[in-house]
Amino acid sequence: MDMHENSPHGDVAALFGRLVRESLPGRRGEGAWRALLQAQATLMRQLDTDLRDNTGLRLADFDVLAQLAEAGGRLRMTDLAARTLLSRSGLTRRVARLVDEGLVRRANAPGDGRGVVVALTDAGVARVTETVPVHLQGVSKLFVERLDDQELALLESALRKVIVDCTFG
Amino acid sequence: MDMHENSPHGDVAALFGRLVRESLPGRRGEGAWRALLQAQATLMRQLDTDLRDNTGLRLADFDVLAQLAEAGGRLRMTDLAARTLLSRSGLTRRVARLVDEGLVRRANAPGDGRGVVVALTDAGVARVTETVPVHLQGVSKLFVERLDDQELALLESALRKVIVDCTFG
DNA sequence: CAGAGGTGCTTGCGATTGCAAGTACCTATG
DNA sequence: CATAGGTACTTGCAATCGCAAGCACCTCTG
Repeated sequence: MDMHENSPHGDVAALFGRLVRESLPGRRGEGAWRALLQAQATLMRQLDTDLRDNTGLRLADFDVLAQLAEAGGRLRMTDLAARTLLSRSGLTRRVARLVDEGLVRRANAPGDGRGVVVALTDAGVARVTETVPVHLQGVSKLFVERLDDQELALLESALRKVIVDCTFG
Repeated sequence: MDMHENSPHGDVAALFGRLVRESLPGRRGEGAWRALLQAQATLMRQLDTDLRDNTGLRLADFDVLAQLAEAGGRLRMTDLAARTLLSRSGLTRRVARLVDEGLVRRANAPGDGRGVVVALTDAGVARVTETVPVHLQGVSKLFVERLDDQELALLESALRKVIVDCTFG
């Protein structure tokens, strides 16, 4: 019998479902995987637009400033790239933009003529100081508050297990 | 006392930590949040490069084909954009590329002169059919296999709670 | 059935990205 | 101390993205 679903080939959805069940027995993990994709995509998007609207800083730039602040104010380019999950070339340009805005300063690394140290300027410290609460309130409202302690603990331990050790850039 | 950490201002890291504790009491949820960011970023990156290497298809393109397959082979542009978490303009261009590759076909929507229906071609069905197992094996190896049933269930239910309802594009 | 406003999609544009190649510097070897 | 090879970072390039504006079509109202 042909099920006139889609003229030439049979029921594509059924074929697709069969393939999924072959690779993921019982479709195990499929729901969790989809939830991960959707949660991350929508959360990041919402946080980015909220942060932009409320502080004028995009999330990616804030991340650079926050990583610097957490590290005491200064980091080597390569370290900073690793922490921000950014490629090194991507970081070069991002830092250049932040330098233009006066939030960050570049200096030669002491004892290594190749290296560059990125440091927060006073303006950068001020900016990150006023931005952190806004960002974390977003994280709190959209993420932390919606989960209880047990869920947060399990989420953390489970997600840690699936972090891939891959270098970026 | 001044702690010569960073010439003009005091200890930025301590200030930063204080701000975090103020917005996230007890730093509750911080670990889970970081694990989410890192897991998603590294997983997606690894899956994309693996899929590229093994099938020549980039993950974003595969996602379009897979969504089409799951929906029975054809979808309206707007529906497809929503499912792939892509902006509508982004989808327009992505579909154009897939049309060039012969994996997908465009047609006018019946009964609505504005609408466009995207449909898998036979080549597209073949391509997605051979790619699905490769992709799902990656998902399985990097994600599903590393977690037990309980973890997967809790991950799914927890992540569903933090999905934001925001339109893309 | 005319016109206002909404919807579906595409295009102009500016911004951003990663890769690969290039430059500058460091270090180990003989 | 010369040179080969590695590391740190930057830049040329081509690709991609989202926003905002634009176009075409639909639908509701009077």
